[in-house]
Amino acid sequence: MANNNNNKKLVSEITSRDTDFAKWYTDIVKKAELIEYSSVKGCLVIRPYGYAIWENIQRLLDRRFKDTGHENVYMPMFIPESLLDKEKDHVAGFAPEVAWVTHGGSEPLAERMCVRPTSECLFCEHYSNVVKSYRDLPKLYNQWCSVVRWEKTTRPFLRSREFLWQEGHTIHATAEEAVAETEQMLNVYADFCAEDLNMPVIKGKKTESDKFAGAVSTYCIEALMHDGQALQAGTSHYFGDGFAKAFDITFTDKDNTIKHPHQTSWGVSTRLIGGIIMAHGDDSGLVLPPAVAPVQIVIIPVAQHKEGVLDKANELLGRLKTAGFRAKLDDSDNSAGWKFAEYEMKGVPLRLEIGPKDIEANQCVIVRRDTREKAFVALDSLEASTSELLAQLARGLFDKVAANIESRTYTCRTMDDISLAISENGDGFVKAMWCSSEACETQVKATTGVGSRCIPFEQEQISDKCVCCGEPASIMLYWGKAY
RNA sequence: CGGGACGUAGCUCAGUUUGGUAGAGUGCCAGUUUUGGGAACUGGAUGCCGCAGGUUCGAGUCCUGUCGUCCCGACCA
Repeated sequence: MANNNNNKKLVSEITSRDTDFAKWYTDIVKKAELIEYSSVKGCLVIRPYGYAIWENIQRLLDRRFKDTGHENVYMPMFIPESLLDKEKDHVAGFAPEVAWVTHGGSEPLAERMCVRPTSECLFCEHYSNVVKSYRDLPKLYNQWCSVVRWEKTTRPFLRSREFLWQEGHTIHATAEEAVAETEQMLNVYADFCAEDLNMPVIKGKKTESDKFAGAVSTYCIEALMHDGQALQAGTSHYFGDGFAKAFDITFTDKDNTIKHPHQTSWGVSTRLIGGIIMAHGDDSGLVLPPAVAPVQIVIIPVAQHKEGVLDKANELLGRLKTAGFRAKLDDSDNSAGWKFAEYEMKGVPLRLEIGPKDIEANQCVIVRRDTREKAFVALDSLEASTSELLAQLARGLFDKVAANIESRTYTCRTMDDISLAISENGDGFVKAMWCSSEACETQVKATTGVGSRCIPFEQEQISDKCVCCGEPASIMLYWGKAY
């Protein structure tokens, strides 16, 4: 049932993944028509095929947000300087990378405004107006928008100056409730990555030095790319009542005392698309998880000029669409081979070939993008087979990423262990004990090149000494190079 | 923000050393033959040589500036 033969590179325009991973990445985003550069550094045109992936991400995440009780809102894109200045840690963290608006038309503004780098200030201002009583709590809001951060070095999807994201902002009567929200949303992200992006992630907490500006604690999900570098795929922050105090948000509780509420925020961005590319892609191009692929199955008619082939192809297209698949028929006059390569480049999970011989046999050929396995599928069971193959492919992608994490996670007890593991096996996650001092965090990065990624929720007692200073340590940290 | 490379047709690039009519491959368009892994032939169209100054009789080529892209570091979703 399955044959195949080649893993050879069929698309000569793409740099080989193992030759130059960075170049491979930028080739993919261009050749698969995800983006085009614009004339402003770090601001990209997201093309229809790239945007369709984002729309699928939005749709699936938005469903999960609604299912956990959240509502969508929209905040202004400008923040007056005085508003940004209210929470001192927050402004200190973001001030170096905000873009400022100083004029309206030709008139200088009385107060300059920044283009939002994130919207905590705006949500806080709003909450201070609408939260009065415990009866007004909680508020579980989310916003889909773009934000601007004036990054120095930019890369498509991974780090751009304007990027699309969602930011959830919630406000609660108690700390316990806010902490539970922070953890819940981290789990929503991790589940989404695993189930819909087929990309397992590590859940954990950022170190003090690495947490969000203004947060009490920052949780994160860390994904591992094919080349062994980590990607922060999402964050969820617990703010305590720090913002509430800075922005004077208060409510009267059941006991008739005035209190400060507790807040959270959480976000994922179009960076996830970069994660999909680097976690699943190969030398022939993108490999898209079925849940977010704009086209899940492409029909390639073979010998389409022959009587009955296009009619049959259209019939199959109709059946697949009716069954709820995102299907496409390419009846252009490009050669079949050209189409094979084109849709592999674009990462379409399944390719259905239908030609005169197949019609004769009342079957078609379905080829998986990830393994290139060919299956001869009886037309009578097309829908069921397609469904099963998509599920198998999704599992296959997940298992492959999980195996990559497994083989690239190194347990280390000394600094030499770390350097050795990386030089022998390549980049990856390093698991090592840490004494909680920022000095050691800095030292490890300076000597070995791996920075702290997160304190994973799943702890292991590798040893009782800090990998760096040798002092007693009870925390195991994940370290790695990051995008 | 430091170090390096680069910007010429839709794409990949040659031409820059030594200034002198703008090039190739591929793609695109038309037609014919093809069609189970990026087809063949014939004909055709396509350029503010990134942008702005300067030097020169003359600039893709030399000089200055600027914008953008990539790589390596430092900082960040």
